[in-house]
Amino acid sequence: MDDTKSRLLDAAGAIFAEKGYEAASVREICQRANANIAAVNYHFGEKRQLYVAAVREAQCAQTMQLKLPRWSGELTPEQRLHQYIRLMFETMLASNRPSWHLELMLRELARPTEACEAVVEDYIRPMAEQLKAILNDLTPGLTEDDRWPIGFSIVGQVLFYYVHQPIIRLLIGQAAYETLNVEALAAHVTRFSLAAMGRPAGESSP
Amino acid sequence: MDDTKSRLLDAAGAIFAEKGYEAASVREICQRANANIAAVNYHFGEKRQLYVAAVREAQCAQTMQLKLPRWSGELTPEQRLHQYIRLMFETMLASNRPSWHLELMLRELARPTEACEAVVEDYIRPMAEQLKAILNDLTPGLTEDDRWPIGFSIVGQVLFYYVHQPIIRLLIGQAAYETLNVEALAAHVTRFSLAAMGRPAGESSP
DNA sequence: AATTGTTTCAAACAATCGTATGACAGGATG
DNA sequence: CATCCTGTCATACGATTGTTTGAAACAATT
Repeated sequence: MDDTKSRLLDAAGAIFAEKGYEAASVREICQRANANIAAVNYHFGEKRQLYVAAVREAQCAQTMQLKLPRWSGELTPEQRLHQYIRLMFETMLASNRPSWHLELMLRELARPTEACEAVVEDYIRPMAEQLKAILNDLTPGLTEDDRWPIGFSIVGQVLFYYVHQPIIRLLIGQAAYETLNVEALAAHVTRFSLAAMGRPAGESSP
Repeated sequence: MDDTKSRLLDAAGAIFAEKGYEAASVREICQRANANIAAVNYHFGEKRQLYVAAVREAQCAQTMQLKLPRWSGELTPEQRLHQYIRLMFETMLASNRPSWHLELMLRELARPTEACEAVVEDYIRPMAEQLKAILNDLTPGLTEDDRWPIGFSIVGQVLFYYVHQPIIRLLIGQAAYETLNVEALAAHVTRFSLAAMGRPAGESSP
Protein backbone atom coordinates (compact mmCIF):
# COMPACT_ATOMS: atom_id res chain seq x y z
CA MET A 1 0.00 0.00 0.00
CA ASP A 2 0.94 3.61 -0.27
CA ASP A 3 3.57 4.57 2.24
CA THR A 4 2.33 7.98 3.29
CA LYS A 5 -1.21 6.74 3.51
CA SER A 6 -0.36 3.93 5.90
CA ARG A 7 1.90 6.16 7.99
CA LEU A 8 -0.99 8.58 8.19
CA LEU A 9 -3.31 5.78 9.29
CA ASP A 10 -0.96 4.65 12.03
CA ALA A 11 -0.41 8.12 13.37
CA ALA A 12 -4.11 8.90 13.24
CA GLY A 13 -5.04 5.72 15.09
CA ALA A 14 -2.57 6.43 17.86
CA ILE A 15 -3.62 10.02 18.37
CA PHE A 16 -7.34 9.36 18.01
CA ALA A 17 -7.06 6.60 20.59
CA GLU A 18 -5.12 8.80 22.98
CA LYS A 19 -7.11 12.02 22.75
CA GLY A 20 -10.40 11.23 21.08
CA TYR A 21 -11.74 12.53 17.81
CA GLU A 22 -12.26 16.19 18.62
CA ALA A 23 -9.06 16.77 20.54
CA ALA A 24 -6.90 15.19 17.85
CA SER A 25 -5.84 17.74 15.25
CA VAL A 26 -5.05 17.01 11.65
CA ARG A 27 -1.83 18.96 11.95
CA GLU A 28 -0.56 16.83 14.83
CA ILE A 29 -1.41 13.65 12.97
CA CYS A 30 0.47 14.80 9.86
CA GLN A 31 3.43 15.88 11.93
CA ARG A 32 3.75 12.45 13.56
CA ALA A 33 3.37 10.77 10.16
CA ASN A 34 5.98 13.04 8.58
CA ALA A 35 3.44 14.12 6.03
CA ASN A 36 2.16 17.39 4.72
CA ILE A 37 -0.99 18.94 6.11
CA ALA A 38 -2.81 18.49 2.85
CA ALA A 39 -2.08 14.77 2.83
CA VAL A 40 -5.14 13.94 4.90
CA ASN A 41 -7.57 15.56 2.54
CA TYR A 42 -5.77 14.13 -0.45
CA HIS A 43 -5.82 10.53 0.75
CA PHE A 44 -8.99 10.44 2.83
CA GLY A 45 -11.07 13.41 1.74
CA GLU A 46 -11.78 14.68 5.23
CA LYS A 47 -10.90 14.14 8.87
CA ARG A 48 -13.98 12.06 9.66
CA GLN A 49 -13.18 9.53 6.94
CA LEU A 50 -9.64 9.27 8.24
CA TYR A 51 -11.11 8.37 11.62
CA VAL A 52 -13.40 5.75 10.12
CA ALA A 53 -10.47 4.25 8.24
CA ALA A 54 -8.39 4.16 11.42
CA VAL A 55 -11.14 2.36 13.33
CA ARG A 56 -11.48 -0.15 10.53
CA GLU A 57 -7.77 -0.80 10.63
CA ALA A 58 -7.85 -1.41 14.36
CA GLN A 59 -8.60 -5.09 14.02
CA CYS A 60 -7.42 -6.04 17.46
CA ALA A 61 -10.24 -8.50 17.85
CA GLN A 62 -9.11 -10.30 14.74
CA THR A 63 -5.79 -11.12 16.37
CA MET A 64 -7.80 -12.86 19.08
CA GLN A 65 -9.79 -14.87 16.59
CA LEU A 66 -6.63 -16.17 14.99
CA LYS A 67 -5.41 -17.83 18.15
CA LEU A 68 -8.63 -19.47 19.20
CA PRO A 69 -9.53 -22.16 16.61
CA ARG A 70 -6.60 -24.32 17.67
CA TRP A 71 -8.46 -26.00 20.50
CA SER A 72 -10.97 -27.77 18.37
CA GLY A 73 -12.34 -30.60 20.41
CA GLU A 74 -9.69 -32.05 22.65
CA LEU A 75 -10.29 -29.59 25.48
CA THR A 76 -13.10 -29.58 28.01
CA PRO A 77 -15.56 -26.67 27.93
CA GLU A 78 -14.09 -25.45 31.22
CA GLN A 79 -10.61 -25.30 29.71
CA ARG A 80 -11.89 -23.56 26.62
CA LEU A 81 -13.59 -20.90 28.73
CA HIS A 82 -10.39 -20.44 30.68
CA GLN A 83 -8.42 -19.95 27.47
CA TYR A 84 -11.01 -17.56 26.12
CA ILE A 85 -10.89 -15.39 29.22
CA ARG A 86 -7.11 -15.44 29.42
CA LEU A 87 -6.87 -14.46 25.77
CA MET A 88 -9.12 -11.47 26.42
CA PHE A 89 -6.93 -10.33 29.30
CA GLU A 90 -3.78 -10.82 27.26
CA THR A 91 -5.15 -8.81 24.38
CA MET A 92 -6.14 -5.97 26.70
CA LEU A 93 -3.38 -5.81 29.25
CA ALA A 94 -0.30 -7.07 27.42
CA SER A 95 2.31 -4.35 27.17
CA ASN A 96 3.69 -5.44 23.84
CA ARG A 97 0.56 -4.77 21.85
CA PRO A 98 0.47 -2.13 19.11
CA SER A 99 -1.27 -0.30 21.88
CA TRP A 100 -3.72 1.96 20.12
CA HIS A 101 -5.81 -0.62 18.29
CA LEU A 102 -7.81 -1.77 21.28
CA GLU A 103 -8.07 1.68 22.80
CA LEU A 104 -9.56 3.14 19.66
CA MET A 105 -11.91 0.19 19.41
CA LEU A 106 -13.29 0.53 22.91
CA ARG A 107 -13.56 4.27 22.55
CA GLU A 108 -15.73 3.67 19.54
CA LEU A 109 -17.86 1.05 21.30
CA ALA A 110 -18.51 3.24 24.32
CA ARG A 111 -19.40 6.33 22.29
CA PRO A 112 -20.51 4.95 18.97
CA THR A 113 -20.16 6.85 15.73
CA GLU A 114 -20.88 5.68 12.20
CA ALA A 115 -18.03 3.17 12.42
CA CYS A 116 -19.49 1.27 15.37
CA GLU A 117 -21.91 -0.99 13.57
CA ALA A 118 -19.24 -2.32 11.22
CA VAL A 119 -16.94 -3.05 14.16
CA VAL A 120 -19.62 -5.01 15.95
CA GLU A 121 -20.59 -7.07 12.94
CA ASP A 122 -17.04 -7.76 11.78
CA TYR A 123 -15.23 -8.41 15.05
CA ILE A 124 -17.48 -8.44 18.08
CA ARG A 125 -20.18 -10.78 16.82
CA PRO A 126 -17.77 -13.52 15.68
CA MET A 127 -16.16 -13.42 19.10
CA ALA A 128 -19.56 -13.52 20.77
CA GLU A 129 -20.41 -16.58 18.69
CA GLN A 130 -17.28 -18.33 19.87
CA LEU A 131 -18.12 -17.60 23.49
CA LYS A 132 -21.68 -18.74 22.96
CA ALA A 133 -20.40 -22.03 21.55
CA ILE A 134 -18.49 -22.61 24.76
CA LEU A 135 -21.47 -21.67 26.90
CA ASN A 136 -23.55 -24.00 24.78
CA ASP A 137 -21.51 -26.92 26.09
CA LEU A 138 -21.39 -25.59 29.63
CA THR A 139 -25.11 -24.96 30.07
CA PRO A 140 -26.97 -27.45 27.86
CA GLY A 141 -30.34 -26.78 29.43
CA LEU A 142 -30.61 -23.11 28.60
CA THR A 143 -32.28 -21.41 25.65
CA GLU A 144 -30.56 -19.07 23.24
CA ASP A 145 -31.92 -15.95 24.92
CA ASP A 146 -30.95 -17.13 28.37
CA ARG A 147 -27.31 -17.44 27.36
CA TRP A 148 -26.79 -13.79 26.43
CA PRO A 149 -26.84 -12.53 30.04
CA ILE A 150 -24.30 -15.15 31.06
CA GLY A 151 -21.96 -14.10 28.27
CA PHE A 152 -22.41 -10.46 29.25
CA SER A 153 -21.61 -11.30 32.86
CA ILE A 154 -18.34 -12.92 31.82
CA VAL A 155 -17.25 -10.30 29.32
CA GLY A 156 -18.33 -7.53 31.71
CA GLN A 157 -15.96 -8.81 34.38
CA VAL A 158 -13.02 -8.80 31.99
CA LEU A 159 -13.74 -5.44 30.41
CA PHE A 160 -14.08 -3.84 33.83
CA TYR A 161 -10.38 -4.28 34.44
CA TYR A 162 -9.59 -2.47 31.22
CA VAL A 163 -12.18 0.29 31.02
CA HIS A 164 -11.94 1.30 34.65
CA GLN A 165 -8.23 0.91 35.22
CA PRO A 166 -7.90 4.32 36.88
CA ILE A 167 -10.60 3.52 39.43
CA ILE A 168 -9.01 0.23 40.34
CA ARG A 169 -5.60 1.83 40.66
CA LEU A 170 -6.95 4.46 43.03
CA LEU A 171 -9.10 2.05 45.04
CA ILE A 172 -6.59 -0.69 45.80
CA GLY A 173 -3.48 1.47 45.58
CA GLN A 174 -0.69 1.60 43.03
CA ALA A 175 1.36 -1.06 44.79
CA ALA A 176 -1.44 -3.61 44.83
CA TYR A 177 -2.35 -2.75 41.26
CA GLU A 178 1.10 -3.63 39.99
CA THR A 179 0.83 -7.12 41.46
CA LEU A 180 -2.13 -7.90 39.19
CA ASN A 181 -1.24 -10.14 36.27
CA VAL A 182 -3.02 -11.81 33.42
CA GLU A 183 -2.82 -15.31 34.87
CA ALA A 184 -4.28 -14.42 38.25
CA LEU A 185 -7.06 -12.30 36.77
CA ALA A 186 -8.03 -14.94 34.23
CA ALA A 187 -8.03 -17.61 36.93
CA HIS A 188 -10.30 -15.55 39.14
CA VAL A 189 -12.84 -14.67 36.47
CA THR A 190 -12.90 -18.26 35.22
CA ARG A 191 -13.41 -19.70 38.68
CA PHE A 192 -16.03 -17.07 39.50
CA SER A 193 -17.97 -17.66 36.29
CA LEU A 194 -17.80 -21.44 36.34
CA ALA A 195 -19.07 -21.49 39.92
CA ALA A 196 -21.85 -19.12 38.91
CA MET A 197 -22.95 -21.60 36.28
CA GLY A 198 -23.06 -24.38 38.81
CA ARG A 199 -19.90 -26.04 37.51
CA PRO A 200 -17.53 -27.68 39.98
CA ALA A 201 -14.39 -25.67 40.64
CA GLY A 202 -12.28 -28.50 39.26
CA GLU A 203 -9.26 -28.33 37.02
CA SER A 204 -9.80 -25.87 34.17
CA SER A 205 -6.15 -25.22 33.37
CA PRO A 206 -5.03 -26.51 29.99
CA MET B 1 -26.33 30.23 45.19
CA ASP B 2 -25.88 32.57 42.28
CA ASP B 3 -28.51 31.98 39.64
CA THR B 4 -26.41 32.42 36.51
CA LYS B 5 -23.60 30.38 37.99
CA SER B 6 -25.82 27.38 38.73
CA ARG B 7 -27.57 27.61 35.37
CA LEU B 8 -24.12 27.63 33.80
CA LEU B 9 -23.16 24.57 35.82
CA ASP B 10 -26.24 22.63 34.75
CA ALA B 11 -25.84 23.47 31.10
CA ALA B 12 -22.14 22.67 31.21
CA GLY B 13 -22.72 19.31 32.86
CA ALA B 14 -25.28 18.30 30.28
CA ILE B 15 -23.20 19.30 27.29
CA PHE B 16 -19.92 17.96 28.68
CA ALA B 17 -21.64 14.64 29.38
CA GLU B 18 -23.14 14.49 25.91
CA LYS B 19 -20.17 15.56 23.81
CA GLY B 20 -17.09 15.36 25.96
CA TYR B 21 -14.78 18.14 27.04
CA GLU B 22 -13.22 19.14 23.74
CA ALA B 23 -16.34 18.97 21.59
CA ALA B 24 -18.34 21.09 24.01
CA SER B 25 -17.97 24.78 23.23
CA VAL B 26 -18.24 27.60 25.73
CA ARG B 27 -20.62 29.41 23.43
CA GLU B 28 -23.05 26.50 23.30
CA ILE B 29 -22.97 26.15 27.07
CA CYS B 30 -23.70 29.83 27.59
CA GLN B 31 -26.48 29.76 25.03
CA ARG B 32 -28.25 26.89 26.81
CA ALA B 33 -27.77 28.63 30.15
CA ASN B 34 -29.14 31.92 28.78
CA ALA B 35 -25.94 33.60 29.82
CA ASN B 36 -23.39 35.81 28.13
CA ILE B 37 -20.25 34.34 26.64
CA ALA B 38 -18.09 36.11 29.20
CA ALA B 39 -20.01 34.56 32.08
CA VAL B 40 -17.88 31.41 32.08
CA ASN B 41 -14.63 33.25 32.56
CA TYR B 42 -16.17 35.59 35.09
CA HIS B 43 -17.57 32.85 37.32
CA PHE B 44 -15.10 30.03 36.74
CA GLY B 45 -11.96 31.64 35.34
CA GLU B 46 -11.57 29.24 32.46
CA LYS B 47 -13.27 26.36 30.66
CA ARG B 48 -11.29 23.65 32.43
CA GLN B 49 -12.36 24.87 35.87
CA LEU B 50 -15.96 24.91 34.72
CA TYR B 51 -15.56 21.27 33.78
CA VAL B 52 -14.06 20.39 37.14
CA ALA B 53 -16.90 22.17 38.91
CA ALA B 54 -19.45 20.31 36.80
CA VAL B 55 -17.91 16.95 37.64
CA ARG B 56 -17.92 17.81 41.32
CA GLU B 57 -21.58 18.71 41.11
CA ALA B 58 -22.44 15.40 39.48
CA GLN B 59 -22.97 13.59 42.74
CA CYS B 60 -25.03 10.79 41.29
CA ALA B 61 -23.36 8.25 43.51
CA GLN B 62 -24.40 10.23 46.55
CA THR B 63 -28.04 9.70 45.67
CA MET B 64 -27.32 5.99 45.84
CA GLN B 65 -25.72 6.28 49.24
CA LEU B 66 -28.79 8.02 50.60
CA LYS B 67 -31.08 5.10 49.91
CA LEU B 68 -28.89 2.32 51.22
CA PRO B 69 -28.53 2.76 55.01
CA ARG B 70 -32.17 1.83 55.60
CA TRP B 71 -31.51 -1.89 55.68
CA SER B 72 -29.45 -1.94 58.82
CA GLY B 73 -29.56 -5.45 60.12
CA GLU B 74 -32.91 -7.03 59.52
CA LEU B 75 -32.00 -8.26 56.03
CA THR B 76 -29.90 -11.24 55.07
CA PRO B 77 -26.62 -10.59 53.25
CA GLU B 78 -28.16 -12.11 50.13
CA GLN B 79 -31.03 -9.65 50.24
CA ARG B 80 -28.69 -6.75 50.84
CA LEU B 81 -26.60 -7.70 47.82
CA HIS B 82 -29.74 -7.92 45.73
CA GLN B 83 -30.79 -4.45 46.84
CA TYR B 84 -27.33 -3.07 46.17
CA ILE B 85 -27.26 -4.43 42.62
CA ARG B 86 -30.81 -3.34 41.87
CA LEU B 87 -30.00 0.16 43.14
CA MET B 88 -27.03 0.34 40.80
CA PHE B 89 -29.18 -0.63 37.84
CA GLU B 90 -31.89 1.82 38.83
CA THR B 91 -29.39 4.64 39.13
CA MET B 92 -27.90 3.87 35.74
CA LEU B 93 -30.87 2.87 33.61
CA ALA B 94 -33.82 4.74 35.10
CA SER B 95 -35.21 7.21 32.60
CA ASN B 96 -36.24 9.82 35.16
CA ARG B 97 -32.76 10.67 36.33
CA PRO B 98 -31.24 14.13 35.83
CA SER B 99 -29.53 12.20 33.09
CA TRP B 100 -26.17 13.91 32.74
CA HIS B 101 -24.80 13.34 36.25
CA LEU B 102 -23.90 9.70 35.81
CA GLU B 103 -22.78 10.09 32.24
CA LEU B 104 -20.31 12.81 33.12
CA MET B 105 -19.10 10.74 36.05
CA LEU B 106 -18.39 7.62 34.00
CA ARG B 107 -16.80 9.66 31.27
CA GLU B 108 -14.43 11.01 33.87
CA LEU B 109 -13.71 7.58 35.34
CA ALA B 110 -12.93 6.03 31.98
CA ARG B 111 -10.69 8.87 30.82
CA PRO B 112 -9.51 10.47 34.04
CA THR B 113 -8.57 14.10 34.30
CA GLU B 114 -7.64 16.09 37.38
CA ALA B 115 -11.16 15.67 38.75
CA CYS B 116 -11.03 11.88 38.85
CA GLU B 117 -9.25 11.36 42.14
CA ALA B 118 -11.73 13.49 44.05
CA VAL B 119 -14.66 11.60 42.53
CA VAL B 120 -13.20 8.27 43.57
CA GLU B 121 -12.47 9.33 47.12
CA ASP B 122 -15.77 11.13 47.68
CA TYR B 123 -18.24 8.83 45.99
CA ILE B 124 -16.74 5.61 44.68
CA ARG B 125 -14.83 4.54 47.79
CA PRO B 126 -17.78 4.93 50.17
CA MET B 127 -19.87 2.81 47.84
CA ALA B 128 -17.10 0.25 47.58
CA GLU B 129 -16.99 0.09 51.38
CA GLN B 130 -20.69 -0.65 51.52
CA LEU B 131 -20.33 -3.45 49.03
CA LYS B 132 -17.35 -4.81 50.89
CA ALA B 133 -19.38 -4.86 54.08
CA ILE B 134 -21.95 -7.06 52.36
CA LEU B 135 -19.27 -9.33 50.94
CA ASN B 136 -17.78 -9.51 54.41
CA ASP B 137 -20.90 -11.28 55.60
CA LEU B 138 -21.20 -13.41 52.49
CA THR B 139 -17.64 -14.73 52.40
CA PRO B 140 -16.37 -14.85 56.00
CA GLY B 141 -13.33 -16.93 55.19
CA LEU B 142 -11.67 -14.54 52.78
CA THR B 143 -9.00 -11.92 53.43
CA GLU B 144 -9.33 -8.26 52.63
CA ASP B 145 -7.31 -8.52 49.42
CA ASP B 146 -9.25 -11.52 48.21
CA ARG B 147 -12.51 -9.61 48.38
CA TRP B 148 -11.56 -6.89 45.90
CA PRO B 149 -11.75 -9.17 42.83
CA ILE B 150 -15.19 -10.41 43.86
CA GLY B 151 -16.44 -6.85 44.20
CA PHE B 152 -14.97 -6.00 40.80
CA SER B 153 -16.66 -9.02 39.27
CA ILE B 154 -20.03 -7.87 40.57
CA VAL B 155 -19.67 -4.20 39.69
CA GLY B 156 -18.18 -5.12 36.33
CA GLN B 157 -21.28 -7.06 35.37
CA VAL B 158 -23.54 -4.14 36.21
CA LEU B 159 -21.43 -1.45 34.54
CA PHE B 160 -21.20 -3.50 31.37
CA TYR B 161 -24.88 -2.94 30.68
CA TYR B 162 -24.37 0.80 30.95
CA VAL B 163 -21.00 1.42 29.33
CA HIS B 164 -21.54 -0.89 26.39
CA GLN B 165 -25.21 -0.27 25.70
CA PRO B 166 -24.61 0.21 21.96
CA ILE B 167 -22.89 -3.16 21.64
CA ILE B 168 -25.67 -4.96 23.46
CA ARG B 169 -28.30 -3.25 21.36
CA LEU B 170 -26.60 -4.31 18.14
CA LEU B 171 -25.83 -7.85 19.33
CA ILE B 172 -29.21 -8.94 20.61
CA GLY B 173 -31.29 -6.60 18.44
CA GLN B 174 -33.35 -3.56 19.28
CA ALA B 175 -36.48 -5.57 20.04
CA ALA B 176 -34.78 -7.83 22.57
CA TYR B 177 -32.98 -4.84 24.08
CA GLU B 178 -36.23 -3.09 24.88
CA THR B 179 -37.46 -6.07 26.86
CA LEU B 180 -34.59 -5.68 29.33
CA ASN B 181 -35.64 -4.14 32.62
CA VAL B 182 -34.05 -3.31 35.93
CA GLU B 183 -35.70 -6.12 37.86
CA ALA B 184 -34.68 -8.89 35.48
CA LEU B 185 -31.12 -7.62 35.15
CA ALA B 186 -30.67 -7.24 38.89
CA ALA B 187 -32.09 -10.70 39.48
CA HIS B 188 -29.69 -12.24 36.97
CA VAL B 189 -26.56 -10.53 38.29
CA THR B 190 -27.51 -11.32 41.86
CA ARG B 191 -28.19 -14.99 41.13
CA PHE B 192 -25.01 -15.26 39.05
CA SER B 193 -22.83 -13.66 41.71
CA LEU B 194 -24.31 -15.51 44.67
CA ALA B 195 -23.81 -18.81 42.89
CA ALA B 196 -20.25 -17.78 42.09
CA MET B 197 -19.61 -17.29 45.80
CA GLY B 198 -20.95 -20.73 46.57
CA ARG B 199 -24.17 -19.41 48.06
CA PRO B 200 -27.36 -21.36 47.51
CA ALA B 201 -29.66 -19.81 44.95
CA GLY B 202 -32.33 -19.39 47.61
CA GLU B 203 -34.68 -16.50 48.21
CA SER B 204 -32.81 -13.20 47.96
CA SER B 205 -35.78 -10.96 47.23
CA PRO B 206 -36.60 -8.53 50.03
C1' DA C 1 -27.73 61.48 46.31
C1' DA C 2 -23.32 59.74 45.83
C1' DT C 3 -20.40 55.84 45.92
C1' DT C 4 -19.05 51.28 46.05
C1' DG C 5 -18.78 46.57 44.50
C1' DT C 6 -20.87 43.01 41.74
C1' DT C 7 -22.75 41.17 37.62
C1' DT C 8 -24.01 41.32 32.65
C1' DC C 9 -23.36 42.73 28.07
C1' DA C 10 -21.72 43.38 23.03
C1' DA C 11 -17.62 43.44 20.73
C1' DA C 12 -13.12 42.15 19.67
C1' DC C 13 -8.81 39.47 20.55
C1' DA C 14 -5.20 36.14 18.98
C1' DA C 15 -4.89 31.41 18.15
C1' DT C 16 -6.13 27.22 16.10
C1' DC C 17 -9.15 24.46 13.59
C1' DG C 18 -10.38 21.72 9.02
C1' DT C 19 -10.12 22.49 4.35
C1' DA C 20 -8.88 24.35 -0.38
C1' DT C 21 -5.68 26.00 -3.82
C1' DG C 22 -2.13 26.14 -7.23
C1' DA C 23 2.52 25.12 -8.12
C1' DC C 24 6.07 21.65 -8.50
C1' DA C 25 8.34 16.97 -8.91
C1' DG C 26 8.61 12.17 -10.59
C1' DG C 27 7.61 8.42 -13.47
C1' DA C 28 4.85 5.99 -16.95
C1' DT C 29 2.66 6.16 -21.35
C1' DG C 30 1.88 7.81 -25.90
C1' DC D 1 9.87 15.23 -26.41
C1' DA D 2 5.26 15.90 -24.89
C1' DT D 3 1.52 14.37 -22.04
C1' DC D 4 -0.86 12.63 -18.29
C1' DC D 5 -1.47 10.96 -13.69
C1' DT D 6 -0.12 10.76 -9.00
C1' DG D 7 1.76 12.53 -4.95
C1' DT D 8 3.85 16.25 -2.15
C1' DC D 9 4.55 20.84 -0.87
C1' DA D 10 4.01 25.75 1.08
C1' DT D 11 0.56 28.89 1.62
C1' DA D 12 -3.77 30.80 2.53
C1' DC D 13 -8.81 30.70 3.32
C1' DG D 14 -12.95 31.19 6.25
C1' DA D 15 -14.80 29.55 10.37
C1' DT D 16 -14.66 28.61 15.16
C1' DT D 17 -12.20 28.22 19.33
C1' DG D 18 -11.22 30.12 24.40
C1' DT D 19 -10.38 34.37 26.37
C1' DT D 20 -10.21 39.49 27.21
C1' DT D 21 -11.88 44.11 27.33
C1' DG D 22 -14.36 48.24 28.73
C1' DA D 23 -18.62 50.03 29.24
C1' DA D 24 -23.26 49.65 31.04
C1' DA D 25 -26.70 48.02 34.53
C1' DC D 26 -27.75 46.79 38.97
C1' DA D 27 -27.92 46.55 44.10
C1' DA D 28 -26.31 47.93 48.46
C1' DT D 29 -24.05 51.05 51.58
C1' DT D 30 -22.60 55.37 53.27
